[in-house]
Amino acid sequence: MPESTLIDRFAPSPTGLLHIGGARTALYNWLLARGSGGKMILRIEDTDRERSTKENVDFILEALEWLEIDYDEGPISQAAADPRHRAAIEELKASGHAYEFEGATRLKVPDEGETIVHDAIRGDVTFQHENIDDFTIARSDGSPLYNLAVAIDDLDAGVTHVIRGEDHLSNTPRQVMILKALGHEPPIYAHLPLLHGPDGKKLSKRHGAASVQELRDAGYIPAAVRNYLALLGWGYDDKQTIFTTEELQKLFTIERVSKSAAVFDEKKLQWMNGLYLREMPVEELTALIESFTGRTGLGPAVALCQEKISTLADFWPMAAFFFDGPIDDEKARTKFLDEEGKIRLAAARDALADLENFDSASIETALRGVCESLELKPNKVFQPIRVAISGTTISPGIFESLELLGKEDSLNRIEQALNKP
RNA sequence: GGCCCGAUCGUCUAAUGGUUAGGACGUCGGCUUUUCAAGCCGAAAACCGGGGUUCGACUCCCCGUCGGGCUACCA
Repeated sequence: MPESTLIDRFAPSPTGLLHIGGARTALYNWLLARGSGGKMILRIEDTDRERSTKENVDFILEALEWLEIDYDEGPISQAAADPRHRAAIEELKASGHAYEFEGATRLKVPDEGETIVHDAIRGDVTFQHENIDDFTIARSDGSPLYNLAVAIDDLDAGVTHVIRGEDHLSNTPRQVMILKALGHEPPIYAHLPLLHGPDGKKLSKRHGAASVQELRDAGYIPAAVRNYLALLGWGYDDKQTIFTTEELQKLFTIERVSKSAAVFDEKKLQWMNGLYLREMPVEELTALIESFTGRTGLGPAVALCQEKISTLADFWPMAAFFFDGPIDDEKARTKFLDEEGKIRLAAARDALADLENFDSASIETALRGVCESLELKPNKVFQPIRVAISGTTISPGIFESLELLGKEDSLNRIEQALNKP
C-alpha cells in the first residue's frame, strides 16, 4: 500500500441518462484510482429531491455497469448525510462564519482578500473575494445546498482528488471557503475540459448519441468506448491511439489532461469500435451479437460479417437475408436481374446444381468456370447471384454466402429470382 | 454585465524556446478485388490576430478577438 492512498470520487447528480461527459469524468476518476492502487467512491448528489428519482439513479448505475467501471464505495446518497450537513451549518453559524438572511443561511465572504484554487490541470486560479457574494448554504427550511454538502462529503470521505467538469471551477472557491472556515485544508482539484457537440456548443441530446445508453444501443462495445473516451481530453504521446484498459490505468495522469474543450466525434468512435470488433475472437463477437439481436445460431454468419461491421448494430442489416430470406431491393433487381442477368444466373444455377460438395472452394471453382465459358468478368456473373440470394448488391463474399445458405436454399432463391418478371 | 477558463489540420491530439509542426479519425487518390467493407500505399489539411521578451517563439508575457463556464433557497 502506498503511504498516502489516493481517494477520488465520481459524484453525478441524477438528472437523467448518464451523458458522455459524465461517463468520461467517471472513467478518468476510475483510471486514476485503479492505476494508483487508490480507491474510487460513487456518490449520488441527490440533495435536490425533485430531480433525484430512483429511475435517474438507476440510469447512472446501469451506465457505469455497462462501461465496466466499478467503485470501492457507494453508491452513497448525499441526502443521507443530511444531519451531518446540518451540523456543519450550525458549526459555521456558531463560529460566526455563517448567518441567517431571509430564512436561509449564508456563508460570510470577506470583502477583501482572495481564495486560490490549486488546480492540477490549470494551475492556480485566483478569485478575488470582492467578486464573490455571500452565498447560500442552506434553504429556509434548513436543508443544505450543494456547495456545502459537496465540501463536507469530500472531507468526511477523505477524498484526496476532486476530479470533475470545468463547470464546477467557478464554485470551487466557495467550497474551499467552507472547508477553511471549518478549519480544514481543501483536497487537490482537477477540472476537466467540457465536451462539446460538432457545433461547438455544450454536448446535449441534440447531438445524437449523447448518453451511454444510446452508445450501447447503437452497438458500441464498452472497451472501445472507454478507449475513445480516454482520448477525448487526454493524450499519451505522438503515436499510440489504441490502449488496453490496463495500459490506460497505468499510463493515465491528470497532468496530461488537456485544457480545452473537446468535440465528440462519433466517426472516430465508429472506426475504433470496428477495430475492436475485428480483433475479437469470433465466438466472443457472436455472443455479443446474439445478445444484441436476441437471436441465436448466428455464429457462421458472424464469421462472414466480422470484417465488415463496425458496430454490433451493423450485423443484422447485413446478415438478415441468411435467416429471413432475401430482402426486396427493387433497384438492385432491375439492374442486375434484367434479361442478360438472368441468362448468367441460369448458367450459374446449372453449374451449382451439378456440385456434390457445396463448400466455398468448390463453389468458387464452378462459378469461375461459368465466367470463363461465358467470357465474362467475374462480377457480371456474381452480382446477379448476389442479388438473387440476398436481394441486395451488398453481402459478404458470394462463395461463402452460398455455402452458408446451403445448396437447396441457394438454388431455390436463384430459381425464384429467375421466375420473377 | 461581472468573474473564471480556454484557443495547433474539419475533429481528437503530440510538441514543453531551435522539428520539413508528428500521429489518429474523416476527406480525396491509388493498389487489391466478386459487391460492400476491411487492409496496404499516397495526398490535401493547423500553430486565432497584434504587440513584446529572446540570437531564436506553437511554446513565455501583455492586449484584442472568438468560444465556453459560473454568477440559484439547482447540482
